[in-house]
Amino acid sequence: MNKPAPVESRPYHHGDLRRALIEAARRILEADGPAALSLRGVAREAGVSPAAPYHHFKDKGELLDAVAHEGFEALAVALKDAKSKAVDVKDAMASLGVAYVKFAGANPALYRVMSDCSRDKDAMPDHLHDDEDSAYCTVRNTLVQAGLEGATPLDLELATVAAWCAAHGLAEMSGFRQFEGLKKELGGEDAFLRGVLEHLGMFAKVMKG
Amino acid sequence: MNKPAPVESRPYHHGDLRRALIEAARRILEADGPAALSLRGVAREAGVSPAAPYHHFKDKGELLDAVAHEGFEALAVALKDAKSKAVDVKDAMASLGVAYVKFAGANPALYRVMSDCSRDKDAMPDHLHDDEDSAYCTVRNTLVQAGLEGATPLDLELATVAAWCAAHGLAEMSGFRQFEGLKKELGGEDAFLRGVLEHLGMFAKVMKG
DNA sequence: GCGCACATCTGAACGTTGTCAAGATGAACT
DNA sequence: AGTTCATCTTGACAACGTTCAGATGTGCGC
Repeated sequence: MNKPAPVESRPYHHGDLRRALIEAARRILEADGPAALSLRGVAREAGVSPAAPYHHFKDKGELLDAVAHEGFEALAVALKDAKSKAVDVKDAMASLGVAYVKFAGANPALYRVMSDCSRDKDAMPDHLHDDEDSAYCTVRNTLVQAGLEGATPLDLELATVAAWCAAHGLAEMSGFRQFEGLKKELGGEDAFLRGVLEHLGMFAKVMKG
Repeated sequence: MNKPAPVESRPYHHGDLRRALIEAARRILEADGPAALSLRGVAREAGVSPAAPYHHFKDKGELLDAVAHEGFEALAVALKDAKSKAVDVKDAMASLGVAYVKFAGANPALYRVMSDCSRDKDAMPDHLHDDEDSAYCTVRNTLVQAGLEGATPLDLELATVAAWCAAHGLAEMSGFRQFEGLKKELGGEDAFLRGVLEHLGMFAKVMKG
């Protein structure tokens, strides 16, 4: 047997089953959707017995957690990328929002696993919220740079949460067929997304007193 | 046998199994959460055999659709109620948002079934979107009354969608433990919700050019 | 009132799933 | 070499969604 040489203290029998399982899960996810993802199916796809995964994940849920974790990392990358491509600082915020929604649209099954895991734990992943260069901080920093220096820290935090919630809501609803007319009228999905995000202000302006 | 007399052309053997099944499902849902809801369990709770539901619903999914439908009706009632209780027209919009999120918080399992069904069909229920006094129209009308008469119809539509997305996003995320600090700092959940909704404007203001 | 047709419910079955316990297998360390 | 231990397999179990053949009762035409 010529295994690829145990570079780290990880591989044993299979090489790196944990990794293989996560990748098999992502493959099944994008191919057949979240409803078709079974632990047995993942094991089958990875070429091991149905009980093998239990030596790497305590649960089916823990496998999904791992998949979701990778999804959130990819999301953070997509957001950073979008911000770096923004034409100016006023555009950065909208770009972030659009990038968020488009990530969800491009990886619908993955995004669904991500949000399901979050809701099951009543929390977004901590690294996403706490780390210095987390997605959460990226949004907050962008808000500051775009002209919210005057705001109190509390304002800033609330605005960040507001932005995140709006992006998540739009991500889950932007595919609704009832919005097809609006998209056509505006000339595409991007215009629709930007339009909705911009009109959050109009909506918010009529509130409070 | 003294059945409650066939008021309509509905009841046969059981009386009204369809209704009984939906109620059994809602009972299980609120007691044990969405993950514990099985078709067999619902049948058991209703006192019938595991195959009985298939004469009233083609699928487990169709049962959930029916449950979700009732949920959306309850939501619409809650929104109307909140609007009628608003102190002034400027307060109505915020009240609607808070009512939406609090409905989700008060019926978490039901709300989850509702949004899962929506996502599976890539659509919100049509009656919620189209009917004259639907929740969607309630939001739009409120926007008009609160001072958006000048806006174009397109603006109005986009603002309505924006409001809905924001409410949905906040509904799904407001329970996250990462926000507990903010809630405490603001003195309660209501203040947190209102705060986030109001800061949607601050977030939106820094967008576009 | 009788019998027919049909909606409704039951019982048993099939394939699939998540999970577990007991044993086989092979790598690393002594 | 032999021991130890993580890893993987085999086989089993209960629960699930779903289907089908058959029992059961309801309403309708006669």
